[in-house]
Amino acid sequence: MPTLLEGLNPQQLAAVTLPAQSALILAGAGSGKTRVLTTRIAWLIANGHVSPSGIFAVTFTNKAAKEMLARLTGMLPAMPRDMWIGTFHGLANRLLRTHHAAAGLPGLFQILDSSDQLSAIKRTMKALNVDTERFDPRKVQAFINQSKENGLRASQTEAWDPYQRKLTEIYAAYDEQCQREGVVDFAELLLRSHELLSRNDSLRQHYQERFRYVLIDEFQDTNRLQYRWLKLFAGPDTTLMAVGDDDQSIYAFRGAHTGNMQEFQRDFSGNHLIRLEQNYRSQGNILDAANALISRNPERLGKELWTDAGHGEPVMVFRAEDDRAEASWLCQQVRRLQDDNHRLSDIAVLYRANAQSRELEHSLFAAGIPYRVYGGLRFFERQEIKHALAYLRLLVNPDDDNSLIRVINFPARGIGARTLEQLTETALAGQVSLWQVCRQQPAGKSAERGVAAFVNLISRLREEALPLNLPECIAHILEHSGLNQFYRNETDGQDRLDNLDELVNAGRLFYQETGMNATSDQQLAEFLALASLEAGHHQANAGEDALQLMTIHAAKGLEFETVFLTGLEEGLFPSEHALSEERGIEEERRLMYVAITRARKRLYLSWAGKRMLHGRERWGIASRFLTEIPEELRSEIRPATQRSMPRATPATTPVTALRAAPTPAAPWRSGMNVKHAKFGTGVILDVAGMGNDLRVQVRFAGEHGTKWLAMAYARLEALA
DNA sequence: CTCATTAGATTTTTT
DNA sequence: ATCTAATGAG
Repeated sequence: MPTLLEGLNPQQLAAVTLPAQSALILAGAGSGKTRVLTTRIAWLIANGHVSPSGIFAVTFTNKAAKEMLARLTGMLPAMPRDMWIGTFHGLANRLLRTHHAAAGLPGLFQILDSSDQLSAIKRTMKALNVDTERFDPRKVQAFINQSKENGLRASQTEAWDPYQRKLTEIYAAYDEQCQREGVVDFAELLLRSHELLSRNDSLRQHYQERFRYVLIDEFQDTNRLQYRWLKLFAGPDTTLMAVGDDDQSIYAFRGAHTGNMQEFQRDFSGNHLIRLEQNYRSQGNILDAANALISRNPERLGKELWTDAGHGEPVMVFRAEDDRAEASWLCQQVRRLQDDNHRLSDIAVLYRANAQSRELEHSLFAAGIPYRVYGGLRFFERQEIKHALAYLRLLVNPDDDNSLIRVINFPARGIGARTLEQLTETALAGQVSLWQVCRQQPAGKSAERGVAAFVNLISRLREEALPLNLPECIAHILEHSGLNQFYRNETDGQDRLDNLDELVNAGRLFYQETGMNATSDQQLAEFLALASLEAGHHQANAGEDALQLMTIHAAKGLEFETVFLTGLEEGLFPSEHALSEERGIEEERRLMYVAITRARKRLYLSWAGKRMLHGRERWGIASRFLTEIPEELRSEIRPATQRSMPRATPATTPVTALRAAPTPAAPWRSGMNVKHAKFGTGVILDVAGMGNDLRVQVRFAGEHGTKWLAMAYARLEALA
């Protein structure tokens, strides 16, 4: 297969053609990781090492799974259906649907997304009469998910104090409630299938013998449960390949466990570690900056990227007065690039937190630069879509209380909180679903008439809509539930109507792909599972050439010719939160590493001395990450607009000299740069008291953080 | 029951 | 600044 392996470098080749031995592949940013993974699968099949049905490949996102599938289509003669390629959750779902009885689930179980889960937890807490002041439902949600991700059921969690005991009690009740209603949350998909396989020896053996080659993408992002789950598929004759980059692990905050990489070596691969260090993306200076920065992190598996592309331009650094100046500078630079015939879609603007996009958007809008913001609400998370899906879910399973509550009074039918409370009490007392209670309501008082009308509506929809095909079924429900009418009456309802239309379209697509029959419960259930597992693309409206705005997290896996990284200030990036967390700085540094390695040719870093945050003005100092990039790789940009400076200076004039003007006996004020004998340089955040009692709050660079200093004692020196 | 006002909180995010 | 969730008046 010469064409298949053509152009691979020696390390890539070694990974692709590794004999039947498990291995860990340390794949740096831009080192051709996805190519290696897909080529390996194609090579294994083409050379008869395995039949397609013996392949089990796991990714994190649907996007990655799709890309893998798409690339494989080009490499294989035919796309075999019996390869298992998908996300952790997608594959777990497949497993549970196939063996639902053995897993103790109804055949048409529904999947709760995070917000569904939260409302389910709130209901559980209400039923248990838990004080939501003392127990934040979101904390409870985090507790339950963390427990599940550690493989622990409620009965297995340790509860030392009354608080923990209460949490455990809620956890147990929540799981019972889910079981009763026939729904599972994301973590449950994994935990339940893990239990299924670990308890059922013959089933486990069957899969272990079937899947000869197991491949895992983005391994550094796996959590403990996911790794344990993977190990169940590894029999004595299974070959595993885990591909990942510990330096790009930026999801520890949601449970990613980098230690899995070390454990993988211990469990499977022994000495089989292959490093992919040749970078095909960035130019030398950018790569050197990334290498220097990440080398400050302890406990790395170790890896240094290199390239044979030239050094390229230095990393540009710009210091702005405030966030507005930063934004307008950005607009200028983008315009300049545009004038040089660069496409806007090749330029990305990255930031640490979503809130930062607002100011940037203002300026971009004013400057008439088209842009697209990634992130935010996804298609299947929109309220109108969730309402529509809730109606559909009730068709499949009327006992789904979550869905019933969502739509019983939407559009308004005169069923208020009081009525719902009564229904819930009755349901709780009889241990039945709300639907069962509703059905037995007499049509007496007005609220009861409302309930009866709702029962009629759902019953009628079931009879009328299910015989139709999927898209027609959805359309029918939108029309007859009153959802369409509701949004037609809304002043800005057009967008929502369009989205609902888009849902019918999604149904049509699914219908065409999965066999065109009248809508069966089965087909509808599968469609709904897809909707939960695949929240939908962020924003698909391509077309116009636009600047790309997104968080660094969202940029992972992407690359751009030019990257602007904004808001490089202590407290923002690295974030305030990270400073107080163990290993926090390391994760932020990896985030910086990811940001830098997104750039192919040009990298601009900017920061602002003053910034509006949460409606307050905050003073900041340059992020430590700036100085962690070696000086010889950096080039400071001087502001062009200030006090009519002679424009003769080229844009890349090195470091603006600090005018060391001797400040008069300082009237200390916020924003002032200062120097302390022990703590080094910093910036004044706040001033309080007067005379002998004068105190100032200073945020220092480096490890010292923010401190209040009594000016009667502290020797503080003002810098210009 | 519905609408309006107000207090409170705000890294990062996939499934 | 802006969003959400939880209260209180009509």
